Amino acid sequence: MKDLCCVNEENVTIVHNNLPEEDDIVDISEIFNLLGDPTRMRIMAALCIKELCVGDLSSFMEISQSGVSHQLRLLKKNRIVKTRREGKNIYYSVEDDHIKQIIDIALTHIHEK
Amino acid sequence: MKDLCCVNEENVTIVHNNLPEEDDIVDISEIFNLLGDPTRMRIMAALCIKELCVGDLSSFMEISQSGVSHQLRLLKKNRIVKTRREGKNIYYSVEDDHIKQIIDIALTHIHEK
DNA sequence: TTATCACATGAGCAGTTGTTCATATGTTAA
DNA sequence: TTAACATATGAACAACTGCTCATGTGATAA
Repeated sequence: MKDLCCVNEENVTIVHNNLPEEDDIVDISEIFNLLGDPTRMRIMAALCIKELCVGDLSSFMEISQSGVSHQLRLLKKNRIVKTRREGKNIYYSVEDDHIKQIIDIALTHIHEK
Repeated sequence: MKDLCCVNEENVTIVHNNLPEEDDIVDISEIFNLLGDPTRMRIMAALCIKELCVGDLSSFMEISQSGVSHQLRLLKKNRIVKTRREGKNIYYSVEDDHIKQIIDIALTHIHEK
């Protein structure tokens, strides 16, 4: 395929020189990918309110305990959530404020206009 | 399947009553899903620096013009980017500051610690 | 008009992903 | 120890997604 399209060399160079590291781009796209599934976002929205254990989460979501556990594993692996053990239970909560901020801004975005 | 797991009724009720609307959860997960692909994030990172047309974008990404166009279509449909026509070219840019903020915070998040 | 450029779109396919089932691990209490 | 509970994990599969190819659409210039 010939892509002879418009190429503004100057702009392309500017962008190329100021783009974040490729690794960083991949890393943040992974974070967004994790937040980009309705099930996981439901989990995160819940954890933004209160720490919960797996059973709590699966009880008000239409997903098996196993399904919730699988998703929490992904979220934890990428430092989106953290855990705290208390006897037989493991309580999940949001890793830090960045995550909450990101979700808040996104909520603002969809509500405006 | 019996999920007799721990269910802290009180916590579940609190969360249930304070959870965002289901529609909102789905909507913001869609936004994150769009940002959650390396190719689209590369596009967004570029547009955060400067408005660009399709040809510009495909020239420094390892993707065909068609591929870029398909992704831009998705991004525009969900108000992540906006367009401006200038002659035969169509310039794409970031829709608003929310998107830039979200990306910035995510970058901060992965860099810390 | 016609030719060319810039971009959009539909089809098709390979690769990925979210879910459930079955089972394993680890903790607590008897 | 054994039983019961809470969570984790591996396998399997249907559904989804991002890519390319081929083609279509719309704007400009001759």
